Amino acid sequence: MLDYIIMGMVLEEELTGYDIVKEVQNSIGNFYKANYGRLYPALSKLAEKGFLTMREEMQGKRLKKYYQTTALGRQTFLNWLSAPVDPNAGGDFQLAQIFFYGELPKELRDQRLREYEALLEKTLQQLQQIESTLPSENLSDKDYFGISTLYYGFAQAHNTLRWLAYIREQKPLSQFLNDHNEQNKKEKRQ
Amino acid sequence: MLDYIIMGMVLEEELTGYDIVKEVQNSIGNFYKANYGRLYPALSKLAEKGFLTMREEMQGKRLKKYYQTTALGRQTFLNWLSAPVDPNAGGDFQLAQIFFYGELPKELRDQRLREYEALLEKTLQQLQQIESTLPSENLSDKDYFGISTLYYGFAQAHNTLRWLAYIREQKPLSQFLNDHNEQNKKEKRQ
DNA sequence: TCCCTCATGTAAGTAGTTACATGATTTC
DNA sequence: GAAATCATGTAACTACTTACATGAGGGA
Repeated sequence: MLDYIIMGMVLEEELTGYDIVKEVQNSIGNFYKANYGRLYPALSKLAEKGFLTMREEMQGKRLKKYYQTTALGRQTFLNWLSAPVDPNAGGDFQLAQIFFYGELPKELRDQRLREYEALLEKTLQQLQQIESTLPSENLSDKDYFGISTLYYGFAQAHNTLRWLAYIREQKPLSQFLNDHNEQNKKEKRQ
Repeated sequence: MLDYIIMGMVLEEELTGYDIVKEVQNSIGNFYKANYGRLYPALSKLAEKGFLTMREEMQGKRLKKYYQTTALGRQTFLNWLSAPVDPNAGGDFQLAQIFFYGELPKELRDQRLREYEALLEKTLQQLQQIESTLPSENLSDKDYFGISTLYYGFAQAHNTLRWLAYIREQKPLSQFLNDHNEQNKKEKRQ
């Protein structure tokens, strides 16, 4: 996945390996960690294979290597980005793709987002099924914490679904965190 | 981490490798995937090192190997479980520990949960700082989806915090998903 | 009879971390 | 002058996935 993240990061902008690690940290750092030990070898290989260009620049006595995606790299990246949602891949995988979804045509993007929503709905159903077989009252400490992580999964999946529907409609992000309450107010009025 | 998850799963109950994979799938499958390729070698090594006992049983013509944690394994597991929250570890790591938190004395468990809460509060602050440097209105498609994942991180961290406070007080799990609305009703009343 | 689940494992490959090694530039 | 950050990389290790290989038991 790192290869695609790199290509995505330097699609338009020339960056050094060091810059890329910072960028990744500040953007998708919540669910993906880049480290130098893997990044630098990956950059060399991508440049060698023709997916990236490399330009060396001396700044004082310090050598900097700027990388940028080639046409071939761009095509490879877009193929990856266009791929249908993988049910077996973890959520981080989808999230990393969505970060770059601005590069996809709206119709395809919407389709993929809806597919991901459908997948999460299915996950919720499976969780519901597991939950229905489990006790949820008068639990021992051991059972309580064991089962608690199931509810965590529930809540996170719900939250992700809310987020997906929200960004699919490209509603204003600045209001996303408040919108929870708004929804409940509406429900109360009914 | 797999080693500890295995030891935690067979603390009291004898299970086969196959059973363990199923158990893991049904309990922490949301954030941790076990596969046979890694599980079976791990089981052999843990038994070899004295952390697990192994009992072979023929069922018809089928050989089953039942594993269970030894006193040594239990101690090793509890040391891992008692360790302070690691700021560098991903959320999955903490979640896998919390699954077993019933095995910890309440005081230590509460302390660790509070530490994790503090860590997430810090994460939220960092996200807020990044967010404050970013535009959030009139975004291009590219910027919109890039920034959207930041808001995702926000929402998930909030959600995790709510969950942590909830389970720390051992409130009834069956009400966790509804409690959102309850909170907002209280806020409205004020 | 055929397919699905149960059941154990190996081999090859991919991904990712941690520690090490080096040195320049900037900021306090 | 010291500490933090910038900047590039290698080596060893750990973790994880995927594909392969084998075969029993149970249900349609």
